[in-house]
This record gives sequence, structure tokens and C-alpha cells, in this order.
Amino acid sequence: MLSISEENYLKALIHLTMEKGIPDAGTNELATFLNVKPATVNEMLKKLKEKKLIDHKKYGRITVTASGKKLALEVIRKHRLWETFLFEKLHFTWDEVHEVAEQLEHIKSKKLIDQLDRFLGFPSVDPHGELIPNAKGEFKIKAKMTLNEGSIGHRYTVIGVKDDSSSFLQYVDKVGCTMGAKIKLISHQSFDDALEIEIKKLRLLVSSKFAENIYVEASALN
Amino acid sequence: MLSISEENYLKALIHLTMEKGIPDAGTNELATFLNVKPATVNEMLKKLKEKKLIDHKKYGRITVTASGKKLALEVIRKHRLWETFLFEKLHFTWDEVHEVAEQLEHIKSKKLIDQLDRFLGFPSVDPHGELIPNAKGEFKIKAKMTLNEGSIGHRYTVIGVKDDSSSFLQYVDKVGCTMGAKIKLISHQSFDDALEIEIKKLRLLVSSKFAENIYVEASALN
DNA sequence: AATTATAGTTAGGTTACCCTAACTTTTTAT
DNA sequence: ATAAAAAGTTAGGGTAACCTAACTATAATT
Repeated sequence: MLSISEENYLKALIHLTMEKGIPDAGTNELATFLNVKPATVNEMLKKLKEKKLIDHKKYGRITVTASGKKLALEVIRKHRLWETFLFEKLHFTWDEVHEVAEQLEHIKSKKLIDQLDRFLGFPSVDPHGELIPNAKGEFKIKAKMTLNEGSIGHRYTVIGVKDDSSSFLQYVDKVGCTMGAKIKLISHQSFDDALEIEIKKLRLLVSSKFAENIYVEASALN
Repeated sequence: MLSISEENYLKALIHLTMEKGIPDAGTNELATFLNVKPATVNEMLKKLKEKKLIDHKKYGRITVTASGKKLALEVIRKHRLWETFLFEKLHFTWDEVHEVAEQLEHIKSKKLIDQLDRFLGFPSVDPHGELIPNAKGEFKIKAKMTLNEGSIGHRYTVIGVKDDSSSFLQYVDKVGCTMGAKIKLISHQSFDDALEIEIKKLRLLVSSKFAENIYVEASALN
């Protein structure tokens, strides 16, 4: 049985590797991500290595083993199912779900998560558009396109966000750029890479940093 | 913010005092209840005393302060709401809900518990018939009658169970003595205090220990 | 009232997870 | 190629929550 900390380390490693298409992660990088010191990470690496959840040799980079991935994906699955529950059943806003799901994801009960999944109708994506690993731990990584990769004049549908911080999500809400929103790319300012978009009949300028964090797919009606 | 352990100590104290109509509890008693050693309890008592959640003087007995009670009742409220959720929405059996609720009760989010309460339709009792403290922490202790206090020839309705261990609840299920079941008291064996009861048209003998753990109320149709 | 039993306390130890400070290795840039 | 920067490691500490063993105070029993 893994501790909450161990689960968080594994989850963080998946975010830094698998989900970015990068094979391995570094100690400092992991420390920064988890808001702990590199020395602390080092201790935990020893423990995870003993449990054969990661591979790591001195001064080398960290990879997650198959069994490590399985456990991490279970936690990610739980996180995303709880987010969906909070959003759909308890009417949380999409910027509120993450923090509470961080706690709920560590509850240990197979029946709980299986039944929750059924109760929610076996959802495949969470409120931020992230794919939910299924009960077998299968996990597709959709090759996702961000808004700044779109072409001028074309239409797109928002299918997710990269950053899930509360502040960004509230910003996204204000702009009206939520899940399923239709966006038309009007123009591109080469000066600062700002994008002019049309959304709900309104024209507005968004920064390239903003656009990089919005996942879109080409919209049917081009 | 209380730690999970602190919450568990406070909750245990309420179970040993308030819920039994006893004003205070002892160190060893608390240790036994929590499955830890008296020395460990002693350490925690110091911490809870500093936080003004309990009163305790050396070699004296333990009482819970008003603010301690408030916090403990919040945890008990969360526990019973989660039990209700698991039972009603996720189709857990009543002997399965306790263990998972022990974990869920420690999730920190006011909105979560308020919305859960609303989602469940503001229930007043959990699947074992225990009263759920409301959002203000008001908590009535119903003077409850147990089956062995009933009178021969009268009819009763099961409104709860005292013991909520999985083994007892499964036994209760098998006997058919679940929430709302109608029971007629047929006879009493003075030899071993066994009770003959009629339930769902079946006659059976139950031990006095069994009967002591079943809460009933007088049934309308006497 | 004295003795024994029970209840409660104290001291010192363990583990998990965090830290700082000093160090070593690897990478990057001149 | 070497020096500086970045990345990674080790040693030694802290706190929370547990433990055992030895102790003291209170309660119960003869």
C-alpha cells in the first residue's frame, strides 16, 4: 500500500514524463514540481526504487517502471473521476475541482472508484478535457493542438486546457473560452504574437501565453 | 487546521462521552478505543489541551470543550453524510460504508460537504439510523430503545443499530432485521435471556446481546 | 490500613517526510 | 580545456505520531 506522498511522487513523475512525451525526469525538476527540496526527493527516490516503482541510478535521470505507471495511472484516474463528480453532481466550477480532487484521489477503495465511475456513466474526459484512464489503466495521450498552432481564418472548438490553476481557469471563464466554445482565428500580431479571435460574436485579443494553454480541435464548420 | 489523528481523537472522545451520556473519558479507555498505547494518547492529550479542544489535568479525566465538540461533530457529520452517499448513490451495503467513510470524513472542503448534503437531500439519518449533525453542528441524541427493552406481544420497527461492525451488520442482514423491519416480540427465555421474535412471518430466537444492539421504536400497529 | 491492581505518566526510541548546508558530479559556456 | 553554473547527493536536524519500559498516582480488595 502506497502512502499519500509516494502516490504524489509517482503522479508527478507521470506528469513530467509520459504526459509530455518525455522519457525521464530530473531530481530538481521533480522537487520544483512538488514544492519540496531536492534532498527530500532524493530520499523518496530511494524508497520508490526499492519498491521497483522507478528506475534511477546515481546522477542519472528518473524513469517510471511499468508497475509504477500502473499505480500512478490509478491515482490519476481517481483524480479525474472525482473532478467529474464534483463538477457534474456537486456543481463545483471547473477552477474549484482540482484542489479537492487532490485530497479525494488518495482514498483507498476499489469498490468506491468502480461505483463512482458507473455512477458518472463511465466518463472519458474530466471537466478540463483531460482523458480519464480506464479501469485497466489504459491511457491514450491524444496528440493535442493548442490555439496558437491554429491557422488564421479557421474555426476551432475548445477541448481542454493545459494549465489547470484556479487563476488561469477563472481567466478562461471570463474570456468565455470554456469547454466546447467555438473560436475563429482572425489575425496574428507578429509584434507580440497576440492573437485576435472571435468568440461568441465578440472580437478580442489574447496573448500567446494564453493561446498556448488552450487545447482546440478543428471545428466542423470551416 | 486539525490533522487526521487529531480529528480521530476528538471523534473518539465524543463517542465515549456525549453519545453515551457520560461526561468524561479516561486515557486507557481512549487508547483501547483507538488501538494505540496509553503513552501515545498522553502525548496527543497535551496537544489537544494546548489547542483548547479538551480539558485535562494530570491523573484526571478528559472532557471535550465546546470548540472541541464543534470540530468533532463536523467530522461525525461528514462521516455520516459520506455513509449515506455510499449507500444511496453508490450502492454500497450498510456493512461496507463505515470503512470508506473513515477515510472520506477527513477531506477538507466546506463546499464539498455542503453540496454533498444538498445532493443527498439534507438527510437526517445515516444508513445505520444514526442522526446526522446539521451544518450548525446541532446534534440531538435521541433517547433510543433497544429491542431487549421491548414488551412481549408488542410490535416494533428497527430504527438503527448500536454496533456498526461489518460482522454484526452482515449478521443483522441475514436475520432480516434491517432498517425499517417490523418485529413482533413473541417470548422471552429467562434461562439465557434469548428473545423469540417474529420477523417477516418467520419465528426465530435471537440472543440478548443481539437484541441489545438493535434500536427500535414502538410500531404503529400494535 | 495495607496491599495489590488499574490507570496514568515520563523518558527514550522509531519511522516517514520534510528541512538546511555542504559537498560532488555533470553540463554549459567561454 | 577549463571555469562557472546547474544538477544531484550526503550528512545531520526537526516534527508528528507511533512504540516499549519503567515509573507514579489513584482505586479496589482484603
